[in-house]
Amino acid sequence: MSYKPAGELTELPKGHPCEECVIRPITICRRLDPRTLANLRALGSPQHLQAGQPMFHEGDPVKRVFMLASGSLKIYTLLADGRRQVTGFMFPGDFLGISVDDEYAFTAEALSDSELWWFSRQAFDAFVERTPDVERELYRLAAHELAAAQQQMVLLGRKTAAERLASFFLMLLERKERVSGRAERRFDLPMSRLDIADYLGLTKETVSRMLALLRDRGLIRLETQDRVQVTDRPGLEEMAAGFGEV
Amino acid sequence: MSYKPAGELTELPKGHPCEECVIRPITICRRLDPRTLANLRALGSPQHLQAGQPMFHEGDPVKRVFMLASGSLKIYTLLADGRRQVTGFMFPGDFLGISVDDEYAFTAEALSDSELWWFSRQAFDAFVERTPDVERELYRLAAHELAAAQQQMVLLGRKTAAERLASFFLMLLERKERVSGRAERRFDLPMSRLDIADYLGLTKETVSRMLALLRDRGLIRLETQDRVQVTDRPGLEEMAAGFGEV
DNA sequence: CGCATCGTTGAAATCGATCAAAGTCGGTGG
DNA sequence: CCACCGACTTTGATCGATTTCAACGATGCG
Repeated sequence: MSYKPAGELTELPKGHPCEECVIRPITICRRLDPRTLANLRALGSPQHLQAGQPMFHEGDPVKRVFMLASGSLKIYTLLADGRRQVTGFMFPGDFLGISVDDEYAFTAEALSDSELWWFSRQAFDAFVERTPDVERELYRLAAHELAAAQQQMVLLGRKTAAERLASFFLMLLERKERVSGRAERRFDLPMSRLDIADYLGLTKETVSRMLALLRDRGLIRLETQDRVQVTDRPGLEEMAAGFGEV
Repeated sequence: MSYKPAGELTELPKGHPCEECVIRPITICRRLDPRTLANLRALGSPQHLQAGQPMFHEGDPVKRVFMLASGSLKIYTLLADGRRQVTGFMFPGDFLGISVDDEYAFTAEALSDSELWWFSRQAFDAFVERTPDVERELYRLAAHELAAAQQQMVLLGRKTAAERLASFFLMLLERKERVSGRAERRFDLPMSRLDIADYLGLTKETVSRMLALLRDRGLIRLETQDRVQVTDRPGLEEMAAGFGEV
C-alpha cells in the first residue's frame, strides 16, 4: 500500500471559490483543480471500479476518504422493499467519504468504469487536525451542499415531472460550465433512465416521456441516447422554474 | 442594542454528543444545553415574533445569527407560482443563520409566538475565527444535517403519503426524546395541516386523511388537534419504513 | 447475427390532488 | 353565558398526473 503521510496534502486549494463544490450526505464531494488532482494522484492509493461495481454499501464502516479521478458514480439509499432513491451523482474531481458517523448511510456505485484514489480515514482526520483552515473549508463545502439538498427537496416535494427533468438537465449543464469555466450547450448522461428516475422521484417511463416532451417543445435535442444538446436554454430555465405551462 | 463581544460565547458545549443537532439548509440549527442557553440569553439581543410573523425572507442579506429560545418556526421556499416547500421546522434551542452565502435562500416564519436571541454575523464569524474548535463543531453539525436532508429526499422521492406522515411523527417523537433524554409517548404539532403537507410534499387534505388512517389502524391517537399520542410505536415504525401494507 | 439489456410508446389503473361541503374549534361580543 | 364568526380541519366525490402493465424498438456485445 503506497499510502503517504496525510500531512503532504497541503495542496488542497483552501481559498478556491469552489462554486462547483458538491458534497454528498455525510460526505464531501468536491471538485478539485487539475493541479491538486495531479498531486493527489501521487499521494493516494489508486482503485479501479468497473461499471456497476459498488464502491461501498450502506452499513460499511467508514474507513477511507475518496477522490474520483475519472468515470462517474451514483449514490443511493434503498427502502426495505427495494424502492430506491438516488441522492446524488459524482463526477471526476469530486471528493467523498468524510463522515462524522461510523457507517455509510448509503451505497456508492460506479456508473461507468471509474478510477479513484483513496486515503485512510484516520490519516485524513489527522491531516485535518493539523491544518485548521481545512476545517473551515469542509464546513463551507457542507453548507453549499446543504443549499443543494434544500433545492432537491423543493424539486422532489413540489415540482412536476417535466420541471424535475428540466431542473436536472440545467444542473448538469451548470455543473459542466463551472468545471470548464465557459458556456456549454451540451452535456452527457452517464447514468441510465432508471438512475435519473430514481434521482427525480419518478419512473423510467415518465423520464422517457418527459424527455420526449422537452424535445418536442424544442428545448433540447438528443444527439445520442446519452448526450443532450440544449437548444432553448431560456425555455428550459422557465420550465425548470415552474413556468412551463399555466 | 445590547450586543456584546462574540468572544464571550465560550460556553458553547463543543464536546457535547449533539445527537439532537439540527441544521437547516445554509444554517446551523442546534439544540443547546440549558446552561449554555442561559448564558446566551445574557449575551445576545432578544427579539419577539408573533405567530405568522416572518423572521426574514428569501433574499434578505445574512447579517445575523439566531437562537430560538421559545416557540417554533417553519422554514420554507416558494416557487414562482406559489407552490411551497417547507424544508424544516425549528424548535427551542435551535441555532440558525450561519451561512457561506450573502443571502437567505429561504424564509423563516414563526408558527407561534416566539422568542429568540441574535448575534451579528460578523461578530459570530470573528468568534468562530478565534475559537478553532467551533469550526469542527459547525462542520460536524452540517454533516448531521446532510444526513437528515438525505433522509428527507428518500421520504419525498419514494415514500407513500402514509409512510411520510408516519416518518414525520417518528421524527418529532425522536427529537423530543433526544431533548428530554427519556422515552416519550406523545408530542405536539405546533404547525398547521398545511405546513405539514408542504413539508411532506402532500396536500392538507391528504395529511388529514392519512392522519385518520394512522388513527384507525391504532397507531396513534389525537389527544387534541395539535397533540398526538403514539399508541403503537412498532407499528408506526413499520409504517414509516415501508412495511405498512404489501 | 442473435440475444440481452435498455429505452420508448401505448393503454389501463391508481394514488394523491382538486373541488366541494360539512364539521370543529377558539375567540369575540352581545 | 352563549351565539356567532372566521379560520382551520375533516370528509366526500371526482379528476388527473404519474404509475403500472405490456409490447415494441434500439443498441451494444459476444
